[in-house]
Amino acid sequence: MAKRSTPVEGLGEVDPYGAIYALVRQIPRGRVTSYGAIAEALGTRGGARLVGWALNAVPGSGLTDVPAHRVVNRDGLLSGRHHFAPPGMQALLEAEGIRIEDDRVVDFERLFWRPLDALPREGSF
DNA sequence: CCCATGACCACAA
DNA sequence: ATTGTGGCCATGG
Repeated sequence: MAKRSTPVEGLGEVDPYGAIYALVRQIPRGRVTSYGAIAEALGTRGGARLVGWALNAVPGSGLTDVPAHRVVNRDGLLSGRHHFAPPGMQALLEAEGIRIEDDRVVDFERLFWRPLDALPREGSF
């Protein structure tokens, strides 16, 4: 059972981890994003590491809806490839039409998906 | 409680 | 361009 390992008691109703999962879950197929982008979108610019930790806690939590393989570092490198189970992070990305070369996303900037694009924009300006 | 590590990022030299 | 250090938050020893 989920022992609600959400160490955010001080934040009240806000769940950084949940927010991360929510954002990653919104990542369209064939797109990728970076940890820093998510962290920044959540307001935790320096919390990029938390994103990695949150994703690390994805498996085993039933969060299969979280395509962590679409999350790479700011360099488009598959830093978390070592933490993925078979067939592997690269295979998952390639299955979505993303090309990987030398553990790096090809046209990363072009496939880059901005979390801010999914955030509620009430005025856009 | 203090220290070290981690799927990171940004800045300074 | 490359290397080093600091910052950030959480977890484990």
